Amino acid sequence: MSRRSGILEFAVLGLLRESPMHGYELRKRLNTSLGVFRAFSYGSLYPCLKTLVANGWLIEESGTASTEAMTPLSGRRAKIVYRLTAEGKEHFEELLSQTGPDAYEDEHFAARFAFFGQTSRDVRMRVLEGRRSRLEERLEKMRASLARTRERLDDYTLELQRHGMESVEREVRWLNELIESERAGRDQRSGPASSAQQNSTSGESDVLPRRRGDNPPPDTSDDTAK
Amino acid sequence: MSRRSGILEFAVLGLLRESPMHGYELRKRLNTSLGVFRAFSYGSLYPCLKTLVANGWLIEESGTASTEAMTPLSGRRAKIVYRLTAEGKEHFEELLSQTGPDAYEDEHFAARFAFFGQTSRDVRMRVLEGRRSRLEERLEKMRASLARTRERLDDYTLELQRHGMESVEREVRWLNELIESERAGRDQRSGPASSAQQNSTSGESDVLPRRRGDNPPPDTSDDTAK
DNA sequence: TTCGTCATGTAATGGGTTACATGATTAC
DNA sequence: GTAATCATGTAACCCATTACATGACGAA
Repeated sequence: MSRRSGILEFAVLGLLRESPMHGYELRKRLNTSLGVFRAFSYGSLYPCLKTLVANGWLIEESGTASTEAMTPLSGRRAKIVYRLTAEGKEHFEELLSQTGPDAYEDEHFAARFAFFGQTSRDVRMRVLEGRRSRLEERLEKMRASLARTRERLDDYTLELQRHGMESVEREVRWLNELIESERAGRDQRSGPASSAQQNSTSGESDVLPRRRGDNPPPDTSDDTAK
Repeated sequence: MSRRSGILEFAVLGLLRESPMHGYELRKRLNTSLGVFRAFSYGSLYPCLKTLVANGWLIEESGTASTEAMTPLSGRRAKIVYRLTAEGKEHFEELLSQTGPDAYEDEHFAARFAFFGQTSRDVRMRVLEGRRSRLEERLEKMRASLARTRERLDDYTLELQRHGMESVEREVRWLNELIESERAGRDQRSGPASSAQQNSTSGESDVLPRRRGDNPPPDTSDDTAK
């Protein structure tokens, strides 16, 4: 039981929607496509796959030819290919279009964003705007807290604080551009928001809640390319 | 056992170094001073305090007047004031000046940075430079991975990737300014690096690994001010 | 034949959160 | 007298990682 994470589950469904895969490959894709902000290990992936299967969202397909008797208790480790079921697809799309409060939090948002191509512009707009107002809330709290404590903090703490707020502000600007872009075009990229992109640095900022603990991608690099 | 986190332990020692505090107040300070990138709940704080006491780094002092008999098994919940011991101080300074590989990771770095005022410039320089090269490593990996996968990724995933890299680049620029600043002056702030600070946005970027899960500061706001 | 990497899994552990339980003190 | 907030703690859970165990397959 349990082994579900929300993010991981979501990303697995999203990746399998594109094409069936081994757990092994899945993990690599997870750590490149989404690896900007999040990494996963087998210790969480495999158990997660099991529960997804149990829920009927995935089915396991043997990767070995059917002629192989595959005596389950002797050696013969299976190569399992996971494929999204119709229910899984449905579930994923439901998750993707959900715009509850969670959808605007750091990692949830980033994961959703990575699969934006699979939703409608309406949903995209709602998520982007939700994220933006979430960040604005955050900013207000930070500002208030800073105002209250400013004189008691030393220079470095203050600098950290300032820098943190600035990062949030940049993300807000980034969101503004994306929103404008959505408003104007079909896909993002190309439309307006091209305004201040190249000249100095005013254009974009950070999404990425970055990875959890610390580690660099535990990845051994390489992704699918043989 | 276990209930030690590294970050939490470190921050607790650092805050108590300034002045003795209740656990309650400690948590608030934790979530304002360091709250930009990290929040903690009582469920982790109190057990952590216990182990710090067990290690001899803190001592508990009764906050109630000594006349109170304080029968330990009847009601009479203690108000415990934690004070850093000499060993605790020593330990904290040792941790602070440690420049092992961990020191350059997101949250470790941010926590260290928040207490930079308590170290020598030498240590600060080493940590800042270590952090920078850590990020440059990261960038290189991201670039390589992006080059390998670019054409297989859709626009949104790509944008996420791009945006992520940009955030890291910005932090590198920020570090550069801090390093220059250290090189030139006593404290940071004031020295050079004033170059591109106000005019557009070129100056700074993001440190903050931001908070773990998602939640806004679970804080009920307010920090010490009554 | 040995090394790397493909491939799947489990057990122990880590480091946190939430919800709960309890009660004192202050402000209205 | 009652609500908020101060104050301390524990138990149950969550979601991940690490280390381990196992083994196939290809290339040097």
